[in-house]
Amino acid sequence: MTTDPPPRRIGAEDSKTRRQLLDAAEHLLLDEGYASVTSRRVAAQAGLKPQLVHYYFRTMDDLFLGVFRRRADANFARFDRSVVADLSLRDLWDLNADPRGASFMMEFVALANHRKAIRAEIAGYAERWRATQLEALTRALTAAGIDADRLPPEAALLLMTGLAQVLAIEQALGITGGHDATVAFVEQAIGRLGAPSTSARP
Amino acid sequence: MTTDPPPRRIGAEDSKTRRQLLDAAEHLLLDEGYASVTSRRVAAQAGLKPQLVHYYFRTMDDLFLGVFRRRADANFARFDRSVVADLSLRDLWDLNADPRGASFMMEFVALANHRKAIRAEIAGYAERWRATQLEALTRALTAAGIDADRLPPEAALLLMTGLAQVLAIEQALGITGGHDATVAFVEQAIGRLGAPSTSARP
DNA sequence: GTCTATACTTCGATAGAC
DNA sequence: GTCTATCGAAGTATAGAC
Repeated sequence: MTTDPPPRRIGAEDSKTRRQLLDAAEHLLLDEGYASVTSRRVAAQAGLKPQLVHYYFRTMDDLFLGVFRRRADANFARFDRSVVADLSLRDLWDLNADPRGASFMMEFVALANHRKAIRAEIAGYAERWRATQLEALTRALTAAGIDADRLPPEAALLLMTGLAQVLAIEQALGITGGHDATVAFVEQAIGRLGAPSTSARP
Repeated sequence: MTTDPPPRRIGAEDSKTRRQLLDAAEHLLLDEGYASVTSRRVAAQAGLKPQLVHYYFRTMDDLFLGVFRRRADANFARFDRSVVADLSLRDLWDLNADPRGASFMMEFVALANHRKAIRAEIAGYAERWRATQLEALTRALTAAGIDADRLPPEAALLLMTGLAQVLAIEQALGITGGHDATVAFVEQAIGRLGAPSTSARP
């Protein structure tokens, strides 16, 4: 039960080449979709030989996981720096509204559809991310005087996440009808909630 | 400039075998992602020989387009039957809340990321679908006494679409935290708007 | 309408030299 | 740490017999 991976040489975690491969893979993923992330194409993008991919990553799954974890860690780091510090509702929205982030996540969700190891990783991350955001959002809504009965934080978070995602997807497809009006609507709503000085009108 | 497709025999549009192949491809797509939709796997799923795929569909792109168009047509047909008839806000939500539909669309958007012909088809469909829904939703909101300044129909539609999508995605990942509360919130909001008898309180 | 046979391409992964 | 060389598997697509 402990003989699954026939041992093989593997590259160092902090190698510069390894980082280049991760960069190339991430670029390809966002630009042409996960199906284009092959060892040969990643190497070509990085200006390296295909075999180096397998030297630094035992399998392609490992490469995908490497790309995902790097970005997930960066995301949490960014969150820790901004939102937790001052509880800004707008920071929370900006964090979600980044179209690159939404595209990135979408690509991995599609990948997770048929790769067990990746699905587990993504599900775990998604739950931690959800919980982290929910905590911050709950505090922000409470501070703004929004009753949880009127707008449950869970609903607000899912609405925000979904909206950011659909905007990113449509933008990638070249569809932008109604986007400006919607973003303006959200910004306005945030502005209203962020400054609840005007007699707390819900 | 008119010699691109070297002519080859192609199967009839109304063939039963063709329909079986479409069914198999759609099933695979939803179940394991677009990367699993290969001529061999589709044929195996349908209990047929791989070469039949190429007899009915000149390329794999043609197969994908066949799957997409069949579903898109069915979607419009369903819309014509229900929503336009009685303008029900709930029907509109139900139409979007079907997780199968959202997963289907997501898979194709990911596909569109690196297949030009498919991207064009999807973008065209998405725009028609958006316009159709927007028209119905605008009427429904007006009828419910919701001012467009307070909640722009475009924003409402994008919020609804995004929410349905994120719910479907998370469900596929096995994440369901906050889903029930959010759906209840939406259903309640629809109920409130659907019956604006209570002195039109926005 | 369906089959066999086959050409060609790309991919993942590994062994072993330098 | 990077290279050459290579295997085997899987994919798309076509030709031609039945």
